[in-house]
Amino acid sequence: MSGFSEDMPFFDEPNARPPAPSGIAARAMAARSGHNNAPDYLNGLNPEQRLAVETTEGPVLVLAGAGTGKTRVLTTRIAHILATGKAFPSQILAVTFTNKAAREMKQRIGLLVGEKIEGMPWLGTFHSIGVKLLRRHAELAGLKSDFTILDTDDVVRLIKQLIQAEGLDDKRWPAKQFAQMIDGWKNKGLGPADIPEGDARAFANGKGRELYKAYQERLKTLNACDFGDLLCHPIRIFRANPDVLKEYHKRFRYILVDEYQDTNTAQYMWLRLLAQRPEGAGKSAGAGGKPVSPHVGEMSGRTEGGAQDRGASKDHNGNAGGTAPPSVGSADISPTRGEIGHSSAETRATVNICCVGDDDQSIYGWRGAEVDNILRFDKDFPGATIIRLERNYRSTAHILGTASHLIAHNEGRFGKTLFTEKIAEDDEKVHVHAAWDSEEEARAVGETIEAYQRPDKQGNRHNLNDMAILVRASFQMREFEDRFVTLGLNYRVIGGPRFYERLEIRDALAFFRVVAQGADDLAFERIVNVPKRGLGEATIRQIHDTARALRIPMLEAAEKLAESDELKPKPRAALREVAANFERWQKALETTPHTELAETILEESGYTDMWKNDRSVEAPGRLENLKELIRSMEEYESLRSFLEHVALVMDAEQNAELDAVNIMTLHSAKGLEFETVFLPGWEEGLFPHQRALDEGGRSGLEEERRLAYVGLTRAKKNLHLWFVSNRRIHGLWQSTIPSRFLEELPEAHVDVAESGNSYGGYGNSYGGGSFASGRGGRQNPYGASRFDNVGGNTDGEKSGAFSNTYATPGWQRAQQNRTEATDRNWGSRSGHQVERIGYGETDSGYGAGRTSVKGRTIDGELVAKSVADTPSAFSVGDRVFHQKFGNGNISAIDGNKLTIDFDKAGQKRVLDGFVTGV
DNA sequence: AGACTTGCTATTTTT
DNA sequence: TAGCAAGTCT
Repeated sequence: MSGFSEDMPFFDEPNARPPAPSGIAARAMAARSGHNNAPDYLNGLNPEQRLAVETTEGPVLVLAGAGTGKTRVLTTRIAHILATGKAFPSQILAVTFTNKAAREMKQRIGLLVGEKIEGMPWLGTFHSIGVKLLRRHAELAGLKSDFTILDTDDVVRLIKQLIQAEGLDDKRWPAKQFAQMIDGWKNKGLGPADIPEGDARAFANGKGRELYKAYQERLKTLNACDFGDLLCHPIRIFRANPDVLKEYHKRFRYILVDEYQDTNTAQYMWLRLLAQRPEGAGKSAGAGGKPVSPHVGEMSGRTEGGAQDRGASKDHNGNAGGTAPPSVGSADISPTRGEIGHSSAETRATVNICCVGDDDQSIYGWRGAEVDNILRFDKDFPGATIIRLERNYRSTAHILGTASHLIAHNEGRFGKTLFTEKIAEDDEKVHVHAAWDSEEEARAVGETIEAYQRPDKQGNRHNLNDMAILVRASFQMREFEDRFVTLGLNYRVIGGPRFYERLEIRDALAFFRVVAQGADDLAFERIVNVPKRGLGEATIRQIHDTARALRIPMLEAAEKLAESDELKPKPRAALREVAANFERWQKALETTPHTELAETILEESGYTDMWKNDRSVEAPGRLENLKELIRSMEEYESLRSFLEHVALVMDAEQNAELDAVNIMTLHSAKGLEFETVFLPGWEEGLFPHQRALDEGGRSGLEEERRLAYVGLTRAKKNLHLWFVSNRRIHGLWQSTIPSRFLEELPEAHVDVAESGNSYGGYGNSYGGGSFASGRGGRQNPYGASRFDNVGGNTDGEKSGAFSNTYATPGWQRAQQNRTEATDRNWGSRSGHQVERIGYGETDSGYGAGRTSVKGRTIDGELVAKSVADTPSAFSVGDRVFHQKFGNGNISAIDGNKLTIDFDKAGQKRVLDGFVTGV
């Protein structure tokens, strides 16, 4: 998808009046003025949807529940803006999270508006729009406009080099971990100067900050940036160059944001900069806080770019930039809650921003998404119109009722009540099944699928394509795959390793990258010795050192070395060849069509031969992938544009031709829908996942619950949940207890089945006891009381007689199991127990602040909803005691998460509730 | 350079 | 338990 044309004049008509309505626009207007009829594209919208489409002015938040026609609203709204002549396509900024969503929107707008309208140049992911901005203004971030975008792999390798260069032990300080830390900082819009002291100290013996700085400098010399920079650089550019920002203010008349609940802080800041117009001259400052809009004087010359200049300026003489500390102070760049409010007048007048999202489907908190962004919308944009889409077009009343009842257990939410008008008597309730272990679970699901596949009484049968198995963690997939293979049942796994992550693809891309951008050292290093040319570590080190010493790219250094006598004849000859190759290819870049060139490169480098001579099983597949890669290049105009899209866009298409069951994680199921959905693994520890609980406490639990909600709402007609009594975790069998979420389902819509139809066939082999663990008759501590109406629930169902429905023997045994397992479940089993704190140890009586409820601990009580709210009572340097790890010193604090260097146990991250001061 | 051994870890994933 | 990555030995 080469989507938007880069060639379009930038500010094609910055101040132009929107186009005179023509084509469908004219029809639309005629229709409206002439008779009171709505134009075609508004037909079929319900009143709320229509309101969301037609309220084009001012800030609008559309709370779109699952299956309520969110994408339709978004696309129709754009069509409406275009059709009524309110803006050119190029004056609309529309951001999504994934390329898939962007592609889909483009296509649907195309359908609504007709082919004639040019593609929207500013519709895309945050990152792809970020690249576009950055390419235009690269020099303001200290880059050249042909900068390279590094992926995670490159980043990790680069950081590893830096760690080693610092003389640090790269085992004790894993590059991967640091890469994640940097990513986290960038998600918050924090530059090296802005990161909290604790964070900076937590890594590499306190060298975290320097390392981050060194990393940014290195990126600059490489003329490269990482994914986070695609957001952060534009933010800094906007802040430091009000004139640039102003041009975009002029340009973007309408801003639309999809999946607003998934925005992270950096994305939020980016949006705020673009959305907030300082027209109330000087009045842009927030109530009692720093303005979010750019403020010239304070920032001039001291941006992140400036900081990097200084770093790089040592190269030239160290006189530029002065010695002032880098100044993207956290106050400048990171909003805190207090400062967000700002005088409403100017905002209301100018910002036509429409954010669409669903707080109940926020499931990416772990990668920096801030639900608060959506919850706070009306404070950020005073006078905002909030529109709720609650009419669901997807699921049956039972499914909807179940999902709504579950999600009502969450606190921090707007609260929506989904409803449907499709109520059919013969709709099935939501099924809950128990199985002995994961193997039986897979077997039973397989049988259920086969049953659906067979024609029923009316002769209807279900396609495999309409069924999906949604798991919490990918290890669960394997059991299903194994089972389906033996059954001969087609399946496809969605997600998983991507095309461009494959070894051969990455190698090939590295060749191309060096050709396109000679300064790409990471790519160069990857392939200098591919195929093997006898350039060992020593030679590469030498190239590297030479490059660093002379401050030139490694490719150039290699050329120089090849001409000098510093190398032994063999490596020298090899290097000379490599250098000659690249020189030739770079020349050919201007003259040869890029697909042809790509083939030549792979041929001449010996890369294809390498795989042809390789007799491993994978080799033919790899060659095939290389061909596929070349084929996919045809869609792009140049090698450069191809490489850019590879970095941001590439995703492998699945063949939809085949009728196959879909297997994927709950996360990757967001946005999809299926006739029939299977949700296996509803057990404590797995779902909600133990780690989410340990690390996220209460808010972690709520996110897990939202994940459950997402899972439930994927189903249109049939929904089957499963839990097992025994699951193998890390090779050990563990007995498990049903997920607390199962208890949170409304009795009225749920049907608890005894172990499925498979049970008869296999039951005996488990020895009648099945999941009972012994003594019967123990009181179930979770009575019906927990099912009392929680918050506003849906169809007004009452949950009184819940225990009746759940009173099957299997359920009771499982319940009983649950209590017994409390003291010996996950985590407390394995001997070493890394950081699995919380469950399992709960009854042993320590752990300040935990609240025990009916024999079980709810960790959540000790963790604040959002980390920033409750600063820890401890401070860095405090000496503390932990029951399991012993004594140690606090080296960093992040909210209530402490990083502690234990005397014996090494460095651990623990919640502050688990330690006591010494 | 390639085979073998050891050690570690073990959610979710986009860009 | 298993799968991978890095280290060691030949």
